[in-house]
Amino acid sequence: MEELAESSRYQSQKQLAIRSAASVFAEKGFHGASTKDIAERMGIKQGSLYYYFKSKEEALGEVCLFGIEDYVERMKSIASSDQPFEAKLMATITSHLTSYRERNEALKVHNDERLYLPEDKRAKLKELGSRYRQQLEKIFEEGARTSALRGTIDCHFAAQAVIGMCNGWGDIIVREPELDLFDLIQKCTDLVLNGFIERRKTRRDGSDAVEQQRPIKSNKD
Amino acid sequence: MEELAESSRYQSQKQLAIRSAASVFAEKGFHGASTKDIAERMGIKQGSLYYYFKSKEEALGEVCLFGIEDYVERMKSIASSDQPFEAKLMATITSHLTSYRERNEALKVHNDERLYLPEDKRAKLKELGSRYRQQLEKIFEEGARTSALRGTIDCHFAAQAVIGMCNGWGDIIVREPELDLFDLIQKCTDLVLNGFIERRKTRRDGSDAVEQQRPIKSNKD
DNA sequence: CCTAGATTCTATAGAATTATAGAATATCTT
DNA sequence: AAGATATTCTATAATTCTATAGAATCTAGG
Repeated sequence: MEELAESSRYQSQKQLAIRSAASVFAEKGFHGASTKDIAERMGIKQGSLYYYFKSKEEALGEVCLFGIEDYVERMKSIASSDQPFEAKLMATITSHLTSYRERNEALKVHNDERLYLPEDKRAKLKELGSRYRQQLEKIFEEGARTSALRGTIDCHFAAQAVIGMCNGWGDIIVREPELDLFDLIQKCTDLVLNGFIERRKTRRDGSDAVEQQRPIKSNKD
Repeated sequence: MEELAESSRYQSQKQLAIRSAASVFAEKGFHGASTKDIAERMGIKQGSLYYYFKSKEEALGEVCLFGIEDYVERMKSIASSDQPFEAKLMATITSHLTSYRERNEALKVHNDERLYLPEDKRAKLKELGSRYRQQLEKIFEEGARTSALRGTIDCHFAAQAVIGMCNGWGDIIVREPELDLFDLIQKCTDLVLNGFIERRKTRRDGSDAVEQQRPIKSNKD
């Protein structure tokens, strides 16, 4: 018998339960997914799922939390690093976009389904999301002071726009697994920094590492 | 008796049914919404809804179509107008963002719920969506030839990025009805054209109509 | 091996939902 | 105002789904 529920079978099964729920919620949506679907994906029977979650709603809550917490964590370390603005921006975009590919369908579930949670369960998520955005805003503020960013920039707008663009690409990334993430990251960063209009000259430091544009392959809609 | 189902009560009730379904689907999602919810919102009883829709799924199909067709229509007229590139881009963003406020929750439903339709019902929507993106790509291509756009631009990327950014703001617009759309449109256009990095000088024509940045008010997350 | 606790299973109550059929009512033309 | 057609209602069959209870099985320690 385990003294504490430290690292028993329970822990690994719980992880599996969360991942299975994430996968099913991502595919069918919260209301479209049944507890039977989730249980089947993890290889147990429907009723047994309630050993790990008090309710289907609680499962959604845990999936959303799992989806966003790691994401916020990474953002914190980017924001507090001492890279220059351009690098922080690219690191943010990289982190955001790779989250969609690598780790978890849970981030997608957080984005699409969290509003089906009751207010009180959503509070924690809201705070984490705000914290993420605020960190990104600070990066922009710092960039406006110390870097070549326009001084007049609206940092709230900037952060929200970057997040929105990344989430938009996130949907596409999930649907098109062959998409070249590295190329996409370059282009997104370039767009946010320089826009699509031709610059007169290259900038102060000769580094135009973030300059090229070549077509992304794309077959699907 | 009506010879043709031209403009009887049926037509207006059908419109109401579609709008009610759009509203409920937008709020609760396709699977979270019941036919009872929809019927109640339009002021009839659950069973009566089937006079207008063969099934709940058909209702979703019609909502999605309603949501996107007008949107594509507007894009076509923008693309074929003879404005310069900058104006076309701004018109596109204006059309996209105002769609979220004005006309219909149906566009949101199209974005979020269309994948719950079976393949065959989704085909038409897919085609309309592709057409929209292609029109936008053409605008960028033309801009790259005739305007100050970079010649190396990846137009597919550009179109997808603009659409993604607008959809991201769309979610926020729906949640925050007090948000200043005009200001937002200016800033989005400006971002896509110029990016956030300071330009050396203003561009060829002295018009810097698309230049200012002031904070958007925002209270909610 | 035997027992306690942990994990999973079976079975089911109870609620909700979609879609249909046929009755009832409203509306329009003449 | 009558009759025909259009629209809405009531009632319900059939299904599905969540959550719970208690039995069964597995795992470890002694």
